[in-house]
Order: sequence, then structure tokens, then C-alpha cells
Amino acid sequence: MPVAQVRDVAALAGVSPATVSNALNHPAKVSPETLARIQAAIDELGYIRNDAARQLRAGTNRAIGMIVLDIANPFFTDVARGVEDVLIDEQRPLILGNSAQEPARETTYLDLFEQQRMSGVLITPVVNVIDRLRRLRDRGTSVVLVDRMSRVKEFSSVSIDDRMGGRIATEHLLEIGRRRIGFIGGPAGLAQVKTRLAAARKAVEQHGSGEILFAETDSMNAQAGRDGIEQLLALPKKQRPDAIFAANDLVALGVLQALTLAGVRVPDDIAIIGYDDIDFAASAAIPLSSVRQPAHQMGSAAASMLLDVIADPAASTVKHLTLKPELVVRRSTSA
Amino acid sequence: MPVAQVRDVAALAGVSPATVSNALNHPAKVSPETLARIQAAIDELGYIRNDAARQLRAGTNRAIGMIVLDIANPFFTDVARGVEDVLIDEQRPLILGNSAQEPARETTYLDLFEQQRMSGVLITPVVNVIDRLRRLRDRGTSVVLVDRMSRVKEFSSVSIDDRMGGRIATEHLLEIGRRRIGFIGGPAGLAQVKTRLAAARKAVEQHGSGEILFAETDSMNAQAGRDGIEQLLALPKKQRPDAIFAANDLVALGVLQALTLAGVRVPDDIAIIGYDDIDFAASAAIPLSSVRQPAHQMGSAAASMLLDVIADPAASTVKHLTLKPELVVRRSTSA
DNA sequence: GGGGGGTTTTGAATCGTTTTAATGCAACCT
DNA sequence: AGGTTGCATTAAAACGATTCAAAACCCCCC
Repeated sequence: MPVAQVRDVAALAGVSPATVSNALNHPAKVSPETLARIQAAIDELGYIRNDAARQLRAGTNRAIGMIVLDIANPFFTDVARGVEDVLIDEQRPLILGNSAQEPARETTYLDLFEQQRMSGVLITPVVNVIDRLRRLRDRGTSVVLVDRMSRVKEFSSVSIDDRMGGRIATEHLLEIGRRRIGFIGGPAGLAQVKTRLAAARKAVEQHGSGEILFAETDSMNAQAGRDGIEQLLALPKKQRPDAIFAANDLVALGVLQALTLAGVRVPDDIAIIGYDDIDFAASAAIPLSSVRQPAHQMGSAAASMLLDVIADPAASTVKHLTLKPELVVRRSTSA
Repeated sequence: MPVAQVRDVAALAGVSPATVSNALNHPAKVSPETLARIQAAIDELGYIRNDAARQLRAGTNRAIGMIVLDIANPFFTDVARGVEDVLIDEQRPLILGNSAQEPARETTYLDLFEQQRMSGVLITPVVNVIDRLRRLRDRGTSVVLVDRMSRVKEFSSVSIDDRMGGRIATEHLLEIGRRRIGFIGGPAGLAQVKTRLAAARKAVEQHGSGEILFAETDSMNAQAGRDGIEQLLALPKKQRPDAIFAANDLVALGVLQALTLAGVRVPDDIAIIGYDDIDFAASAAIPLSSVRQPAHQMGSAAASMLLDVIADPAASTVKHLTLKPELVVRRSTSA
């Protein structure tokens, strides 16, 4: 038994396929009685439209694609939920891809989105993909950058001020009297890492005393935190840090675990501050100080912005929204 | 400038569109020289195939859809990553939908997957959707249930033994001398909740002493944990629980926070055991005992199973793989 | 009764790819 | 030489919806 198509629905309702299509896509054009008859026929046959055919003819896919850096990081799932909450009201499906910070995966998803002729894409890029994004845009797919300002200012973006975040975290550590600050995160090329690290260095410089020790990692999870702190603990005692600025909370939690295991007292011997303020930061063994980012808000703002661009791609005013992070002090830096 | 199509590629390479299509889909059928010429043309034009057209003609979408209960729960993102790791090798995109335990959202995603004629769907259902799944299957979409055994045994599934999990958690609490066990989770209709709760009740019964107090919540996050424990603390002192069995770790962490805030000592006054053993359980303020579930493994097993079904839907042997959970004892139940 | 204006419905063309069956061509066998 | 085999290529017919221009219909007024 083949599945029902518009023509079957049309036959059952006693109208032409064109009318069925109108009923589905432009209900205002169809008289109420006909509409009801068609709806009845649809229900009876269990008709589900073939989206490939629809898309081919209509030339547009309603779905929105999103590529996040790390689906295992609650920060990004918060962002994704912010996006979802906006899109669900618009009846637009969200296709969520996880690049896991791997350029190859990122490319795979970009290919996919391009093949699917998505109407819009939200992306937190791993590497420089401006040319890919440009091509997407030329093909009619709108693009908004998330948590990353385009250097070339060519695409709209929503981001959170990483410079400020890096500064307030570092100033806080300096204020509580720490001078040798270990920065753990990576890879160094990642925009978020680069900016936060640079801001930390600048803060130290302006303060006039102190030092940043950079332990680069190849990803940003708890394991990376454990690896990073190991590097720093391997230093001669005199050179060891008295505070850690972790590039995100997952890393910070890894650091905390490793330090506890090694018998290092937190915050007495080494203070720790994380980044993101994910829910788990507050409930950690030693509640974690962090730089809170309005993740959910960033997600919904990005989604709204994308919908605006989709609605009118010609209105070529590129917008950049920058949200502010906020210092949250907990026990891991209270000394 | 309109985007390049097969016919443009064909013209540039001096062949027919059919040959280009063959080059793309059945490279063995095309001579090496022609292949090279076509590839060159594709690169030169930056040709990206229109997937809607491909799908319409080929009748099949390579993508796999997945619907999870809660994207904010690390357990499910672990499962998703297990799935992803298998699919990426097969060059199959994964479309991830979050039902957030809301039937309406679940339906929205099922509609979407049906419209898209997905080749396969992985789902952890919120409510009974057997008829929807049956329809999907009849339309040619393979289905595998995740973390949920189909009562009707009609679909293959991969799950983790919830009865055993509920039992070992409860027995552990009984062994450390607790008798009044509060079970927090919900909604009560959710299969995982139902099974774990039933197993807990049975364990108490077999033990001959003890009691289960069920505090039902409408979701399974930290907030639910705080709400649930509030219900139980409102009981007259004599009737209050001396242990909590939380239906998952997020709930357990919420309970832990609320108890700490209320000045209740954990585990002395009330012991807590969670479920899932997400990474954050170990690094909680008071490290959380839990029932470890092999999430990543379940994901990859489910994906492999789905690929098998897709490869040969006729081979009608429905398979059920049940993985075993494992008790992990930490400080929250050590007394 | 004919004409005008507005709404509703429809026939036919179309979206861009894959597929099928057929063709062309060269080499090989007897 | 004639016939066969096999490979590479192609023309043309799908796939299932949407769209557009045109037809049909309705109601009302002159």
C-alpha cells in the first residue's frame, strides 16, 4: 500500500490537488467548507506531506541549522534551548549539530546545511569558515554568529563580552591577593580562549604585578582540566600558580578534582575561577566561582536575530549584540 | 547568478547530467578519466547538490532523527554522542530533537521526521506513541527505541535494566540501615520512573521492613529535586525520610542543594542516591552515590542496531539489548 | 438578462535530481 | 566476418509537491 499523496487527498475531498496545496499553505485562499472537507480527507488518509517535494518546488527549507562547539557542555545546551524556545513558536525545526571542536565535523555539518538549502544557520565556529558562510549566504541561507563576533563584521552576531569576562575574573584573583595565575584552556586558536587569555594578560599588566602561566589544552572538558593542572603542578615549587583561571567550568571542575586528589587545598593553596557559571558550578564539592554568561538569553537573541534576517535578507544592516558577563564569587576564591 | 546545477556541471565536463549523477552516486560505473573531469567541473563551479531533489527522486533521506527526553541532562548528551560517533563514520547526519518531556514537542518532531522521510529514528518516548512509530515504519522509516523497551516487543530496542537499577539502589539504602526512603521523580507515567519506583517498592517488600514515600514531580531537573524534597520535609518529623532515591542525578543534585540550605546533614540525617552517574555526580559538594548507566555505549549500540535494521528492514528479527547498570557508592550514602 | 467585481478553484508547468532502459562502441571469440 | 559480450554513456521519464495564469462561479446591480 503506497502512502497517500496530495492527489489522493484531492480525490477523496472532491477537489483538485492545487486546492489541497492551497489549503495547506494559504488557507485564507480556500473557502471554509472546502477547507473542512480537505482536512477530513487528510485525517482519514493519514496524509503527511513529502517535504522533499515541497522543498524542491518551493525552493526553501523552513529548518534552521545550528552548530555548537560541544554538546556535552551545559553552556551550549542552554544556548540551544534558548534558540529552541524561540523557534518552536515559529514552527521551525532546529537541526542541532555538534562540531565537538573538530574542524572536520564542522565542515560536514556545513556541507549538510548547504545541501539542504537551510533557511538559516547559527554557528559558533571552530576555525575560520568565513568563506563557507559567505557562500551559504549567497545561496540564500541567512547566517548569524553565536558567541563570536565576526572580525570582518560581515555577519550579524550575538556574543558575550569575553574581554570583559577575562578582565573581571583576573582582577578578582588579583584582588584576593593572587599573583601567579594559571590559565588553562585551548586550543589557543579558539576565539573564546584567545580573547579571555589576552584580557587576563592585559589585566595583570595594568595591575602592575602578577603573571599569567598558560597551560594549553586541546579541548575544553574535565579531562583537559586534569591535564592542564598537571602541567602546572609539574613546575618547580616556586613557580607554581596560586590561582587558576579556567577557560570554562568543565575545565575548572576537572582542575578541582585533580587538586583535591593531589591534596592541594582550594582555595587556600590555589584558588579557582571558572567561566560560564553552568548549573553544576554552584553544586561542586567546593562551590566554584565563575563568570556567568547569559546563555539562554544569547540563544533566544540569536534566534530572533536570525528570523529577522531571514524575513528580510536585503535589509543589510549587520547587527552585533554584545551581552555582559557577570562575576559570581563562591568558595573556590574566597580566602 | 543562479547556483550551479548538475546540468551546468555536465556541460562544463562535456558529459550528460546522468553521468554526473552516476559519478556522484555510483562512482564505479564511471571511467576514471570522466570522473576526474567531472570532479574538476564540480570544484570549479562550487556545485553543491540540492538534497531536496535528490531525496524526492531517490525516495530516501540519509539522515537519522533522534528524540531525547532532555537535552540539558548530561546523560542524554552522552547517549547522543554515542550515536553520533557511530553515524559520523557512515556519513549520516544526525538530527537531534529535544522533547523536553513534553508530548507536544515530541509530536512536532515525529511529524517533522515523517515529513522528511527519514531513513531511521531513535526515540526515548515521553508518552505512548506506538501507533505513530508503526506508521513511520510502514512508511519505510526504521525505528529503534532507546532506554525503553517496547511493551509490545514490536520494535528493536536498547535499554538499561531499570528494574535492576531500582533494586540495587534501594537495597543499598536498606543495607546502610535506612528504612524510610523518599523516591523523587516524575511524571509518574514516564516509563523510567515507573519501573525504578516499582523495583524500589519490591525491594523494600522483599526486605521485609522499610517504606517508600513517593514525591511526584512534573519534570526531572534540579528544580524538581528542590520541589520534591520540600514536599517530603513538610511531613511531620516522625514520617520524614532518612534516605532519598532520586530518579536521576539532576534531581539528586537539587535535593542535595535544598538539604544543605535547610541545614540537614547528608548523609547523616538523610542519605541520597541518584541515578545515571553523570560526570557531575562525582564532583558534587557531597560526592553523590549513583546508579551508573553506560550511556555512551547505549547510544552507539542503538545506532548500530538502527543501521542494521535500515540495511535490511525485512530481516524481521526484533532485537532487545539490555545493558546492566552498576552501583557507585560515594559519600552521600556512606554512614 | 447582461455585465462587472470579487472570490474560489483548477490545469499545466515546474522545481533539480536519479533511474531505467537503451545506445554506442570496442574488444573478443569462433 | 559476424556475432557476442561488456562497459561507458545518455535520453527521457519519473519523484510529489507548489505556483501561476486562467477559468469558473457567485452575487449584485443596472
